[in-house]
Amino acid sequence: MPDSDCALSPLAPAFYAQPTLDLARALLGKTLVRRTAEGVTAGIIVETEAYVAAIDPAAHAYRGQTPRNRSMFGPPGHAYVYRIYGMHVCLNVVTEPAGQAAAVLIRAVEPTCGRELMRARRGAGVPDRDLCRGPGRLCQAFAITLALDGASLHGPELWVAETLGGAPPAAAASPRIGISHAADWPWRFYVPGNRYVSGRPWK
DNA sequence: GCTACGATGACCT
DNA sequence: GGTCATCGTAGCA
Repeated sequence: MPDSDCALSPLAPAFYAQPTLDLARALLGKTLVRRTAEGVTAGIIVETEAYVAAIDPAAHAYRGQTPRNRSMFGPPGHAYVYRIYGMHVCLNVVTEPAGQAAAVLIRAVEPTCGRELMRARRGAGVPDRDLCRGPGRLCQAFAITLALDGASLHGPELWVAETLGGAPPAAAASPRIGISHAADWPWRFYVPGNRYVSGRPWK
């Protein structure tokens, strides 16, 4: 698919006004698009996780605002990007009105455009399946850095679009991955059976 | 200051 | 299946 077909229009701001759990489901099947000077990369979102600080001990902002989680308190439709384990970064979509800290972590996408650009960033031998399977890998493939923390998700560098010819996919829920608090809450959403989902797709 | 520990991934067996 | 790299945050003294 040529890059021109990947530059889909950003979703309307109203899309991000949904409650966080609804938005985490609604993001499945949408296309994440990233444009840099190198070119365009895009992929279909197949796995998300919801974090709502007001009630969620696993959320970064559960204990209040800090310099790191500041953008989680901002208006919806923006990015919250943070560093984890000292070496990876993760991308979240900020949800809920400003002042309420909540976000949806994008855990995996199915690459649709710019695979060779992704491979240049991720490593020459990396198979398509592993380009964006996992939050850290996805950010590396899309060149998402801390510089994008707080950036608008309405372009021109990063946005979410309707998927061309895409019927809404099936959605399944499961506990979230890699957390120790509220570990049994079914706030992870994924497309069942999709090869590009991280972790154990059936769990 | 000091320390413990991650919303992970790569690589090994 | 397991180990470990690697360092910014946050919490506490």
